[in-house]
Amino acid sequence: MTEIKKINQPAAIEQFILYWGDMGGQWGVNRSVAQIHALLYLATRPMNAEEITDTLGIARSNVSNSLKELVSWKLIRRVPIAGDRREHFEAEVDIWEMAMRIAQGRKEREIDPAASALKECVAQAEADKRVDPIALKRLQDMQAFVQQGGKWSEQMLNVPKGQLATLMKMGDKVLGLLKFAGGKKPK
Amino acid sequence: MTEIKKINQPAAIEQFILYWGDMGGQWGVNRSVAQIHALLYLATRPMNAEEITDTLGIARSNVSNSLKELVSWKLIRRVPIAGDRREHFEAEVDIWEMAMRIAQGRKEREIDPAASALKECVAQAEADKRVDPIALKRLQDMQAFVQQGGKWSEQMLNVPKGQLATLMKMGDKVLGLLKFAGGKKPK
DNA sequence: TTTTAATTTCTGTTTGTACAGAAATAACGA
DNA sequence: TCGTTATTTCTGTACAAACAGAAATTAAAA
Repeated sequence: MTEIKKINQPAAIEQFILYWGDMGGQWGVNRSVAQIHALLYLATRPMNAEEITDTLGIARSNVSNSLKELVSWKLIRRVPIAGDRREHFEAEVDIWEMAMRIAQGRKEREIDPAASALKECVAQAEADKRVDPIALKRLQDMQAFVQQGGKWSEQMLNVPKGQLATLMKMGDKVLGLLKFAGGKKPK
Repeated sequence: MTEIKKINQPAAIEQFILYWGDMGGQWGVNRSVAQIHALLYLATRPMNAEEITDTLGIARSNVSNSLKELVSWKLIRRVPIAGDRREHFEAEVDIWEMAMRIAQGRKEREIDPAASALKECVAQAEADKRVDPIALKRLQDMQAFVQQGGKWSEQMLNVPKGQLATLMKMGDKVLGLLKFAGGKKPK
C-alpha cells in the first residue's frame, strides 16, 4: 500500500483513499485512477488537477490521464468554476448511480467483447468437423450463457435505481413471490 | 495474445483457449490458470499435468501451480484413473455451477475484505471530529451499500441454480410481477 | 532399501504496466 | 502578438507479476 505524500488528511479519509486505490485493480482501473476517485467522492467541493496532485502526491501527468479515464467512466464530471480558468472536477455521489455506471462500463469493456469473441469461436467450431461434438456443445452452452447474461444486465441497467434497491433488499424472497404471482400458493 | 506451442488442436478450440486465457485477468486469475481451465472445460476426458504441459506449451511447474489454484476455486477436480499413478483433472462443465463458483470465489476474495475494511474506515471516521459530516455520510452510504450487496449475493448463491436461470430469463418482467404480488394490478 | 516417476518448491529472468518528469501543445490574458 | 498558465503527450525508469528451468521433495514400485 503506497502512502500519500503531501497534504494532511484525517486518518480515516487517507485510509479510505489508500484502500480504494488498491481495490481499483479489481474493478479494472489502476491505483491512481481509483485513488483520485476516492478523493473526489469524499471531497465536499470540486477540485482541480493541481490540488489533486498536491493532495495525493502523484505526478501531474498521471492525474491528467486518470481524470480523463474517470470522465470516460462517467464517475466524475467537469464543473466550471466562475473566475477560474482551471478545470474542476466532482464525483458522482449517488452510490446507486455510481454502481450502475461501473456495471455499465464493465459490461461494455468486458462482457460485450467476450460475447462476440465467443460467437465467432462457436461459428468456427460448428464448421470444423474435427471438433468433438461434446466440446462443441460446451462452447455453445457457454455462448448462450454469456449472451443471456448480457441481455439480463442490459435490462437491469435500464431499471430505475430505486426499484433495483428494493429488489435487492427483498433478496431471495423474490423467488417466493414469483411462485405466488405465477399462480402457485405462497409458503 | 501468446500462441500455443506444442500440440495441434482444431483452430476454434485453440482460439477459445487463447481468448479465455486473456480474459482471465479480468476475473482475477492469470493467463496460465485461465488457459488450463479452458482446455479442461473442452476436454472430453480427464487430463494429467504432463498432457496439459505438452498441449499448451507452458512450463510444468506453472501447470502444477495453476492446477492447484483451479482446484481451490472448485472449477476443476482431481479424478483418479485406474492403473495410473499420475493425477488427472477434469473441469466442472455445468455452466451455472461454474458461474456460481466464480461468483463465490470473488465474493470471498474481494467483496468480503472490502466490506470489513470499509467498516473499519467508517468507525474511525465517526470517532474523528476532523472528518467533515458530508464525507462521513458518504462513507456510511458506501459501507451500507457494500454490506447490502454482500448479503444479497449470499442469498443468491444459495438459491438452486435452476431457479436463478428462470429469474434471469424473466429479466425485468420480475419487477412487473412483484407489483402484482404486492397487491397492485399488473399492466 | 534402492530406484524411478511424479510433483512441488525455489530462484533467476522476462515481460508488461504504472508512473514520474520533461517536452510539447493548447488556451487564455495582456 | 507575445507571454503566461494549464493541460496533454511522450519517453525512460521502476516495480511487480508471470513464467521457465533447475533443484528438492515426496510417493510409489521393484
